[in-house]
Amino acid sequence: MEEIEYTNLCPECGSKHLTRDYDRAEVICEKCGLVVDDAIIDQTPEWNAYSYEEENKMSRTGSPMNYTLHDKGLSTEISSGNVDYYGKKISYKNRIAIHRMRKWQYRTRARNTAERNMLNALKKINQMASQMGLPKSVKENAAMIYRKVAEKNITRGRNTESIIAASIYASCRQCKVPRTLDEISDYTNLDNSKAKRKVGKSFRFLTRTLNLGFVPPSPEDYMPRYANELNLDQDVREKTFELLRLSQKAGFTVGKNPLSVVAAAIYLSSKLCGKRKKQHEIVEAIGITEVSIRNRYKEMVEKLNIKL
DNA sequence: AAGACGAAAGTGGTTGA
DNA sequence: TCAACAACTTTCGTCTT
Repeated sequence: MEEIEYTNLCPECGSKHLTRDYDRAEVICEKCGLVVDDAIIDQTPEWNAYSYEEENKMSRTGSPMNYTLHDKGLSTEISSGNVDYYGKKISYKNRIAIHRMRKWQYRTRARNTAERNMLNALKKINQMASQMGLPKSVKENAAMIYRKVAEKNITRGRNTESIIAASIYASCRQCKVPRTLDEISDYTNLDNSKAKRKVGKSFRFLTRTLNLGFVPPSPEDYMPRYANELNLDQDVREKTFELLRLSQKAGFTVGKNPLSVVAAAIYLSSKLCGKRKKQHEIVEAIGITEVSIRNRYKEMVEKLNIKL
């Protein structure tokens, strides 16, 4: 976690000890714990270069390159006949040389298209991750994941957008930066009703082919983020954490939405600490329904034998 | 009157034949 | 590929504080 002094003051307590938490993409007040800003925009230049050549391509001189055209209409074909421009026969020796040239022309061009696609994709990753306010490490990790997928040549026939989103989601999971599949799907251009399913499918596909071996996200991973969002006091946070640990140990949380479990734990612990949060407050922050909180809550009270 | 509760019906995803 | 299934959501009337 990188800590840089933030220039503004905390609107809650006026303290100027604000820190940027790039891991969670939040600005937090050290004194009162208020989350001043929960979507830090990365302010580094808008392009990232992932290799020396790319850095050169991206230098700020001239107009930007247009990567949408295959070869910008500038290529020359080496034709495959064995007569020259005037119709004269080409000697055997020259024919071999020309054949070799043709081969290399084909090879270099194929490499260039692949690289161009890669560049486009990396640009998009950068863009999406910045919009979501994700830290640089997550961005770079996502780019690396995407690169691995592309190298295996398995993006063909699949929607690039969903693979990009899946790479970002996988990166978030690896870096323990809690973002839900829903949130990430919202930032794609995919049709809203199907976005989550498509991204999820790509994600599963991606983990399978790269052998990323993910364990399902645990409620604890999500806890700190929502604790910040809901402005929970330290004692409530600790209680929540304890409840989550006990619940996991008791084993009744498997197969349940980790978000519901977090929500219930927060609701219960705030109640136990006498600093009650309303169900609808928690619902707003976490994005599930009151009914789900109640169900998990009821179960938690029952299974953990909690006296109210 | 706000907040919590719970029943009932509907939705989307998983599983196993 | 299809039905059964569990978890979750939506909706809405009722109870509690």
